[in-house]
Amino acid sequence: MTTTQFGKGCHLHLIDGSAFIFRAYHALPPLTRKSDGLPIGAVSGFCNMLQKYVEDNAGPDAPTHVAVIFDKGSHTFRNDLYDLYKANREAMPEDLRPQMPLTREATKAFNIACKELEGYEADDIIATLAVQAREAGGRVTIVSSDKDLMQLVGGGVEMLDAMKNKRIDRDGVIEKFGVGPERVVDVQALAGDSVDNVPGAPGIGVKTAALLINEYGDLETLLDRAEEIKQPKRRQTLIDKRDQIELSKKLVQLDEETPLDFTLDDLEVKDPEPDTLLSFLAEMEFRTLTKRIADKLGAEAPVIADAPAPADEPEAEAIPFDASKYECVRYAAALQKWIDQTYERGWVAVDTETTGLNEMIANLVGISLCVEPGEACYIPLTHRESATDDLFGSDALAEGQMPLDEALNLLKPMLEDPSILKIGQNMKYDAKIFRRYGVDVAPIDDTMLMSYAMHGGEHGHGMDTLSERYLSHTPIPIKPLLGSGKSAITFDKVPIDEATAYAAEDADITLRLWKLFKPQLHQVQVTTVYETLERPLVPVLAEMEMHGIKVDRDVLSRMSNAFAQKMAGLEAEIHELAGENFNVGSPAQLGEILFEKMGLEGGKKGKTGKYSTGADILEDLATEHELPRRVLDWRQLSKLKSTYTDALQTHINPDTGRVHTSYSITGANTGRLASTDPNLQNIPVRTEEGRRIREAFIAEPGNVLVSLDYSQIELRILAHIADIPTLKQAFADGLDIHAMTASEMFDVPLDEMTPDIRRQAKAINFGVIYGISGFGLARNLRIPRADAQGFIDRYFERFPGIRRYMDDTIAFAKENGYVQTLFGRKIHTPEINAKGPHAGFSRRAAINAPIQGTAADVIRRAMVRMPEAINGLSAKMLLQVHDELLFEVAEDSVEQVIGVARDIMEGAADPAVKLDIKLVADAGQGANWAEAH
DNA sequence: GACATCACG
DNA sequence: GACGTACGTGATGTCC
Repeated sequence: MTTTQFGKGCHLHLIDGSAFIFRAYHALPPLTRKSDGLPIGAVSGFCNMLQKYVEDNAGPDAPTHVAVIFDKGSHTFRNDLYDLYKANREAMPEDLRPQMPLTREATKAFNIACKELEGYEADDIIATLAVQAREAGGRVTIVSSDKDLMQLVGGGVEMLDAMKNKRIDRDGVIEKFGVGPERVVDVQALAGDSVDNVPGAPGIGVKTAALLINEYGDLETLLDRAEEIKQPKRRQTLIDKRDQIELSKKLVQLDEETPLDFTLDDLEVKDPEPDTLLSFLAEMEFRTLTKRIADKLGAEAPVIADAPAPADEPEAEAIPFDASKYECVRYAAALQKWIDQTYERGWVAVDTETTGLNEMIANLVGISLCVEPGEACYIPLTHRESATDDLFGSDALAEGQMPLDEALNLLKPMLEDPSILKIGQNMKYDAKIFRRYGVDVAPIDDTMLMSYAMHGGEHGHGMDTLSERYLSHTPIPIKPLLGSGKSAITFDKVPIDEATAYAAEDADITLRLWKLFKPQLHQVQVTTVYETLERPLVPVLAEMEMHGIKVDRDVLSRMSNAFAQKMAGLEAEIHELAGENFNVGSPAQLGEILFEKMGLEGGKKGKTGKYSTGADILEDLATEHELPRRVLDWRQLSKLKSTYTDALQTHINPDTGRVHTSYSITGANTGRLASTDPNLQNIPVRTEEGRRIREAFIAEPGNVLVSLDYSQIELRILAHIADIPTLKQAFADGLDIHAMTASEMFDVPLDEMTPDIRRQAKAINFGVIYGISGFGLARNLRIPRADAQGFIDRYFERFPGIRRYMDDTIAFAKENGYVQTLFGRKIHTPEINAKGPHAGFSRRAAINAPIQGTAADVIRRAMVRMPEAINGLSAKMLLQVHDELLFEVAEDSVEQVIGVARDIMEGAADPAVKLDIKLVADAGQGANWAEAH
């Protein structure tokens, strides 16, 4: 290798190592080394980023010299200047600390110069090297997006944001700070920095600072001529706080003369030594990366000791689907053979056929089993004489079936045997059916949940989808068997031979999917997610759903009648006001009346060319006209009546007298549950009239309903994930978080807070969780868009970590095609790289998913632990409403249950994730849900 | 069955 | 630089 003197034609890359580590740590779930549990998530991310950097910078513009620069020690000369410098920084997370030396080792393993200096920040070393290189006539690229480094840009020095692959030159700096690089420190001195706790001038942000600097030339001139400033408050601040501003400048000014014990020539680019690099990666047990880099280097990947055994190659093609091979089991001896086969293997795929989709009502018709691909059977149990054979609709049992009791007696020991794994597709359904026949199926695996853990966000997880996608096989459709509409029959009327082909195939498909998915779970690193957040929920939800909640039919019925009366009155008034009779429930007809007959403002909107008559539009019109208000009132009543007071009555189970919802584990992409038939997660609460519906949800005599809900869980999680010291502190102090935000943003002291300012801050807080946009906030707050954008800008100024979180999250999604929760749940974002308006949706969803998803994981963990915790307390968990759990509790156990449940909920993240904020659950109780909530 | 609307977190 | 836009759900009634 030739050694050249650093000079003209040379190109130095300076990588901000701490930024890499920080990003890697927060972008990845807490991975540990498999062999000994050493935390290595950040090291893993760091190595991936280094590798990506190397690959991205191999072209003609490749650097000649490169170094990764780290911070060393927590005390620097800046702390001597100002003891509060970076004082609001959180302590380094426990699981990150041991990874710090490993990142240095990693850098050296890549054969990249690794530099740090006690008592100096990485930024100072970078500054010194950049200046040296510039003076020697070379080019410099600083690989970082840290704005503190922007003062170095210019004269051959550029910055590169590695995540966004965006270069920042002089113009980029001007765009960010409103001034050139040479004046950046002046602007920073005035604006201050809440992240580093640089005080600056109170009330002056970047925008104002740039304005002032541009007007007066530089900071010193500005301060000398501060008396000339017109705005009295600003003038006084600059005069009073001169010392503080000058101190701030010293804090943000980088030291370009750090005493280095090496020269630029020592930083010459060197190729990695394959042995050194690969053995380091292998030692860390990074399987994928080791292999990838070995391929790149043309070397052999070292064997990683603990590597999982190579998965059996799935031979789906080798065994074609053949319905004619499925056995119809009609006798005990034949069934026993299948059970024996199950015991030989230790697992079996199981599927039930029933008379309907509602597990609380449907009856068992038959059971299918599968032990090997292609080897499946169907056990018909309660098929009736088929309709075509018996025109008179007899419901006599068809011939050639085992008695139900006999079959269940044979199967029950196997289905309950802890050594036999029962595999299903949506096992909650089958488990509930079996439970009603006295069989507790356990343990289980569920291919639907496996797919959800691995492919959440990519596609649905129904059997048809999975079979087509992963087995290239289209299952026998159920439609031709059952028919549709009025002539539809239930499965017990399907002829047994047809039923055998259909039902056995389902078990066959399930088993094949399981064989395919099981090893993949590990490869995709979602085994823990599947085993702690998905699978254990099945028995918990099954129990909740089967227990149901008591609903007072009379209360609902009376409300329905009252609503009907009021609606009739409103309808008459509406017709009167409109001057004609029309269907108030038809948005199309209402649009005609409002916008054509009455000639009101508000144009066409929908894709279908119809007038839009949503609540917000009518709300605006209601200030001028009576009719829209009446329609709004009518609609509210109509909604309450049709969706709740009427519909809920039909969901009261005649046997139990209770309402049994069904939770979909895979329904929501983020990890939330979805509730259907009926949806008990959207029972009204926001309006007084609606909330009264909750009075119909009651406890049995001697019991009360107890509700515990997480307080601000998503904002707390945001504060943790985005690492916002101010927000975390506010939660620690138990402050009103929206008022705190308002105070911080609008410079209003907490004791002068008005409800309106707080309301605006609250909307912004929620907006942030949803991936805020100026337009959306403007519409929500009904304020001009520019004002909303101003709020958002200000928010990002006050909480710069939020912006960083959003940028990092989107960058991660674009690179990986998914985002992750703190617990490792992957939410795929297949549209994230799409062009056009779709991209906006996708970006906001990506920003929201880790927050909403982490909250969903937290309550899932609480639910999984809850049954054991409240065991013996005569309490039942009934419902989950995203951040709330509702229990039915014996009166004398209430306080005890609240204590236990609260502990479980507040500690639900432990020990997997150490949150910087505490989780808080508020409790309520009462005779009905309205009182308990 | 698509669409609009509106209930919840 | 324009484009549309808050995130995640389910149930209902119209209308084709």
